[in-house]
Amino acid sequence: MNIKEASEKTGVSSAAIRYYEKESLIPEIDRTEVGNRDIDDRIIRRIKFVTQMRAAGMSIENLRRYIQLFDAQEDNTKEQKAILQEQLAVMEEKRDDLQSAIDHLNYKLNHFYDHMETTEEELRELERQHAEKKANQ
Amino acid sequence: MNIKEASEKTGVSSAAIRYYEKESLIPEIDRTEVGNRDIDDRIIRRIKFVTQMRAAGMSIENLRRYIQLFDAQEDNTKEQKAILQEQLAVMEEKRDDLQSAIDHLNYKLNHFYDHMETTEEELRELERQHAEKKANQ
DNA sequence: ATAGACCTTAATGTGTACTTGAAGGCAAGG
DNA sequence: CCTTGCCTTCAAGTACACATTAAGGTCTAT
Repeated sequence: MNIKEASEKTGVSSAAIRYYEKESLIPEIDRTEVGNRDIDDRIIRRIKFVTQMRAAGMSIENLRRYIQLFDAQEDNTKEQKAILQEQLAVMEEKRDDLQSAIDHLNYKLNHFYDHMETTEEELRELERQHAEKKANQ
Repeated sequence: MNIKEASEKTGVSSAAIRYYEKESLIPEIDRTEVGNRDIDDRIIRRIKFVTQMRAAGMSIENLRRYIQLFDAQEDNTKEQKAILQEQLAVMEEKRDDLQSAIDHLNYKLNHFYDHMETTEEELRELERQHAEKKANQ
């Protein structure tokens, strides 16, 4: 498939696919006789992996570090796992921060004070809800 | 309190606090006789609100839109709620994306294939887990 | 009164992650 | 033959969210 189809299939622009290839986030793509990229499903999956990690906030730089370990010959299983675990921790913290911001907004929507600062009252209530949630785990 | 204390209290750099003020993400800050910013707890709370929303991925531009409605005289309750709700939806989607990436990484860590592409098998498994989770809600 | 630590504004620089533009090649259709 | 529409590379531009630097003012202590 050509780069345009791949772009449509992944939702990633053609330029971004070229960029990912240049930055080694995806493997080198095979070419047709005239030099056009010929993209297969393996590449599509790699693009989707990049997209998902990017959406989760993993930087291009970290992704490259991780992917280079995969593409290396040696057995880097430990390092790979370490990077994944590190990234996992980052993502879980992000998710929790996000959840607390969601709780905050929900609280605002439900109470809707006429001034927007988080009041002490409000902070205590959020704290209370947080403690309650933890107790339920 | 001066800007440095405020910076330490919020974890936001002095430069960023000035920037937030300039961009109207926080109210105009009172000045001392010599023109230095004199920051009170109301401003601190506003800075923290900005920080939380920024961490949750709300752009400066959207934050400004929202905050300007608050600072306006008219009763913009509906619009304010609409913006919050819109932002809430964005954040919930983000959280879900993040969760699915977390699931994906956890799956990888538990199975650890020797090639990193998401296999069809793996995708089916993730789909299955997703369905199961939904059923449990 | 001189140092050192704080402050001010305004302009410019930085890093990230792309996007856009320029200049051109190849193949099909009218 | 020319246009359309895809592709290529390489370089330069863009948007965001600050960070840094320059050039100066003020306050406090020794």
